[in-house]
Amino acid sequence: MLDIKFVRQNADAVKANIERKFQHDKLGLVDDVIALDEQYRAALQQAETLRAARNKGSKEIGGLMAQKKIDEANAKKAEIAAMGAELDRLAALEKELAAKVRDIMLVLPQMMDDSVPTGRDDSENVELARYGEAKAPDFDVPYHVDIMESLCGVDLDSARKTSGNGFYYLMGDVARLHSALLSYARDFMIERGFTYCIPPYMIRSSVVTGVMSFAEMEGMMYKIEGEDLYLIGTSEHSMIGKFIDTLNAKDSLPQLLTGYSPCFRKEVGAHGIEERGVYRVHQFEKQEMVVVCEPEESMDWFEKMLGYTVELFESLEIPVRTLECCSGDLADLKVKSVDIEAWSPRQQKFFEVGSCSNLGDAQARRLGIRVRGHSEATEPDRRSNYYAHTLNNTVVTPPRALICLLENHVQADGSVHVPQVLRGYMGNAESLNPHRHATR
RNA sequence: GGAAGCGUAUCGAAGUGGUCAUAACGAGCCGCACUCGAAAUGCGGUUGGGGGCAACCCCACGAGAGUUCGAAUCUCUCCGCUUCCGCCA
Repeated sequence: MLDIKFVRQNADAVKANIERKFQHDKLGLVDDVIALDEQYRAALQQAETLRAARNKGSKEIGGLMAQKKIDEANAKKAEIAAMGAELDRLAALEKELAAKVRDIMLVLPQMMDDSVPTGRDDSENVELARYGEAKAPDFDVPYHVDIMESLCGVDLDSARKTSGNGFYYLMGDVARLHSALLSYARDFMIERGFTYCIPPYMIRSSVVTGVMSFAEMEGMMYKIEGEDLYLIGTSEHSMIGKFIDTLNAKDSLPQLLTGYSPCFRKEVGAHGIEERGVYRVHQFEKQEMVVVCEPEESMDWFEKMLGYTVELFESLEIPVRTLECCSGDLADLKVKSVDIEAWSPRQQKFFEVGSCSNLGDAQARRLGIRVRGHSEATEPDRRSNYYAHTLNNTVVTPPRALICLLENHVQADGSVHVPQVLRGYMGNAESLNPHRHATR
């Protein structure tokens, strides 16, 4: 969400930004919103003038009543009451215009960073770098569900029975590996100065609509029947929700949080074989990072956060690449975004395991996340409080993260190599071996 | 879940229909004075949002709606907190 004042003063830049995102149908909205805003301010001024007159008159009535000048007071009352209709009309107009302006402002995309490459859709995203050696072994890498089954580590049949498609039972070593991954990721982030946070797994609709549109909410979020509560689709929602309508002290920034939570998503629609198994599921778990910082620091944090994820995957001995979202694929609220993709030796391609985003002040403006700004000396142009910048990035999301872990570490004999960093969480096991015993 | 009470600035708290919300009073914080320095003391400052070239004006007393010329104050709904009871890890 942009600042209406910014739009007013930089209409051309706002339009150019929209064009670069190939959202030509929104171009007209810029002039529309500027015109509506002008009408709004005109109505506002009229209404305020009338309110000022009413307030003044009402005070006089108080004075007259105190002096027992009842007749004069009654005359004044009638005079003010007569304004009522016009005031109601202006108040309604003011409200209507403000809503119209806001509706458009919610749709106008955030100003992208200059570094965002221009492109229509995800096919034009730009690979930035590769880490690790993306190679295909000289044996056929099995489907991830098969690897898990060979370890007696997954039971999808029972899950379909109890909960339906998109759910899973993880068992034994695979379940432990799942927890190990999360525990390792948690400690990895704590070591880098982040505060571990377990947020609420259900949030109110007012919080949800703060971070996504109503349509998106309906398509993604599970609602608790009879309550104004939704199961979170990502801990980002409840973690950033922590800061809604806050005025933060400068010295409280940056806020560095690493959150753990289960995530629940409807994921409507059919998907291909590679999206089945435990790839696209209704319930998964995620270690997330969220940063709230000073505006001038957000790009530095963006680079750092991206670096952390790359470092994490490198330590897990999983080849990854970073893929920059081009202008047309970049979500409207984002200033810049880079996906982290892990190598799938089975598919011989990379697939998304995380996404690092700088939302600039867009989310902060929408949610009212501000910084108390008193340092006029050092920041002369910043005379009042201002919006913070917010960022978020995935650390890991098992069970999807298990797919790349298993595919990259499965050996020709079917055993699975356990990366050094996870062994402490796996009873010091160096590898997991296929075995047969009843799982039920 | 039942009953009662409460929600006002950074914190505590007064205000129960007007002429005290730049909100009494107390504390904190910032500045100045006194001091070799500090403490103590004294003086001054210290909510947020919006409109306007400006003067200045509007809005906000948990949120929303209502009554009224006028609402922190009265009514209703919702949210939160506290205490007691019940229930349950």
